[in-house]
Amino acid sequence: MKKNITIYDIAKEAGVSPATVSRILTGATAVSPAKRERVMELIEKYHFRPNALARALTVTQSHLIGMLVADSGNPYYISVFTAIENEAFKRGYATLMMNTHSTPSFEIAMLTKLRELQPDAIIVCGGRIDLEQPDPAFISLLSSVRESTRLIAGSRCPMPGVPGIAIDHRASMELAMKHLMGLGHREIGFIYTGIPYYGTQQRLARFREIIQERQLPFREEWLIHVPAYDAASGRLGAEKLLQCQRLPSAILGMNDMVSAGILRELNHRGVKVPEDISVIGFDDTFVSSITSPELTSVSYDYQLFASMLLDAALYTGPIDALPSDQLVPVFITERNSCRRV
Amino acid sequence: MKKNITIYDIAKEAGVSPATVSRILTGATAVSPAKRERVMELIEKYHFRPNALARALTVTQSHLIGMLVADSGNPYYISVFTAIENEAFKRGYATLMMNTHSTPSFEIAMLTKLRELQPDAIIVCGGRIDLEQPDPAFISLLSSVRESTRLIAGSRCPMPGVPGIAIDHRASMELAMKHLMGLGHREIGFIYTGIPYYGTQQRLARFREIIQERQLPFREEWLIHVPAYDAASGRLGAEKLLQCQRLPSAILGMNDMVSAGILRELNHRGVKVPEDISVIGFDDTFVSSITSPELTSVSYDYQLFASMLLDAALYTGPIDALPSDQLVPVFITERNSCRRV
DNA sequence: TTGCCGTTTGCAAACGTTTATGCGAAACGC
DNA sequence: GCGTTTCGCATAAACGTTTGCAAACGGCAA
Repeated sequence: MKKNITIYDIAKEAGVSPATVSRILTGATAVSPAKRERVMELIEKYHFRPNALARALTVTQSHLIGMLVADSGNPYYISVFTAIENEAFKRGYATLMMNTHSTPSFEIAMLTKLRELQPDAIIVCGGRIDLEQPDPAFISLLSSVRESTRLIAGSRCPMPGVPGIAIDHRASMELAMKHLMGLGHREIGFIYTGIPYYGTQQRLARFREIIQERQLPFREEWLIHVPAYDAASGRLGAEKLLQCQRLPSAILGMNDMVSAGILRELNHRGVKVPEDISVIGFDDTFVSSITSPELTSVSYDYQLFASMLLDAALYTGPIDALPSDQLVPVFITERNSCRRV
Repeated sequence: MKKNITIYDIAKEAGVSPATVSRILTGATAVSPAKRERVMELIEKYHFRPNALARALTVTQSHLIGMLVADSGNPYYISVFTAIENEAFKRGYATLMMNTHSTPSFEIAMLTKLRELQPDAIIVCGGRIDLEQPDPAFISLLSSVRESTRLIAGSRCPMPGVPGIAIDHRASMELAMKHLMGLGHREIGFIYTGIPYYGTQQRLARFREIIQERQLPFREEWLIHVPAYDAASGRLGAEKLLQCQRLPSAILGMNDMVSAGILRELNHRGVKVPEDISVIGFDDTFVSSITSPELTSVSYDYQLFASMLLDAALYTGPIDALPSDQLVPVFITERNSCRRV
């Protein structure tokens, strides 16, 4: 086991120096056709591939991208991760993904571990970096990491030297509201998750603003707080919703999972969607097409998002030349959970 | 940028040799308390962490686990990957995941790339390794990889020297059928995906066997073939189902996504589940709790699965001492998609 | 003081690459 | 035919660790 053949073995058998083999592998300089051929044959014969770790050590580039995601069970992060993994592979990079389960101590442990592996960049998606009041210990670690490794946030990021690329959450709320208003809805509720992440807050803030701006009739009971970004929370939220004195004609869920839960619970209680009430979601993950009815949801172009993140991650110029806050545009995908009133 | 501090920098500033710093880091030998303290302080001060790549090079152990999965958008693989990532982290390993999109050329390219990164083991989940007739080019690459890297299949594996750990697909079908029969069903259909993966075939084979053994009334039209493991295929399958001369009283979907599609389509066509027909799924991913009605599904203990895979991956003894085919036990999680008849 | 033993420590080689440097030979211009 | 340029290639140093070996050190018994 672990009897890896090396560039030396190839060189010896071909009767050339290791340097020549390396040159053939990297294609840096010309080598004579005769030797090239001889070496290539041996490479094929042994299925030889250079040790990427050793290479990384000399060229000080690992061609690894680290990712720290808050919850790899959440369809949103799955979409993001899958898109990044794709795009990175296309560009010749491998992806190291670690899942923090939104746990502060894991965030620190995993970032530490991730850094040891010398990725060329680390993309932090979700978690405390997006908090209104970030954890000082985490921030301190981040800024130390930033000294040696390019750091990118998949959200807005308050740290200098750490470009943030975020979904345009304000626009997403606008779009959802416009869509509903376009269908004639004026009484709209929102089942939201209130962890003080920036994105979340933005959605909530914009929701209230629009209610104001458009002078929509509104009742505080239509603004329902739930603990998590999952289906159970959606069900809980829907349960609370049904206790309202008066029902809104449409309800927004914080994300697809929450909205899926809402649909589930409403259905369970005999409330028909979209006949009795319209429901809309955010993120447009694969969840939106398996709910019943299928969920209208605010969408993002995950490939574009991934591509923006990687552009920033792999950008080699001075860090200040990178825009520090970019937004990913949003659009809406209509399915069957909203109706005209 | 990339001004990484090294063990040398620490050593110089502490007035000791690099070897001493290394010994403190690894805890291999005793070093005098005075020096230890001095060095530790500097390590804290600079947030120093040793370069894992360099370390891997000398100890010929990367503490990396490679994973090749067939489709990272499929909830089953997400569950598997998440479980492995978790368990690996607990054991001090990082995970490199690559997604082949079930594309043969990607399988080869990604396995090649993965191997370059010198993971201590590679776990191959799904894809051509599980085919009845595996692709010779892929097999040849696999057996070359096996020379230097421990290789584990997350399915049954026909290759010698590659232990396979698989869900017990035969038992899963048995369980699903027993459950339905226990509820009084005798007319049972199966919407299955017919790609000739071993697992798939096992489920189908067992299905037919049970029909025989139990002398269940059966019509060929109840065995419906669909192209993929997704919700669209489920809908397609349900559509075909409704064209049957006579409907079965229960229907199995190939996995949760297919079953979710079935539920969707039946609902759409006004067929009530479970009143008119019972539906059951496989894999018990998070999908089964967001469908309506919630889906009864055959479950696996993903943590156990991950743990078995890692035990095999990290096992350092002779390869022949490893059992070559282990099965992951299955159980059933009841929800609301089946009823007594 | 000497010798011995056990602990702590430094030196240097090794892991598998890439790449700067320089050298010999071939090719060129005259 | 002779300098001069070009080309192909080998040598060796470097990347940042770990670790075998041997030397230094300190304590203690003789």
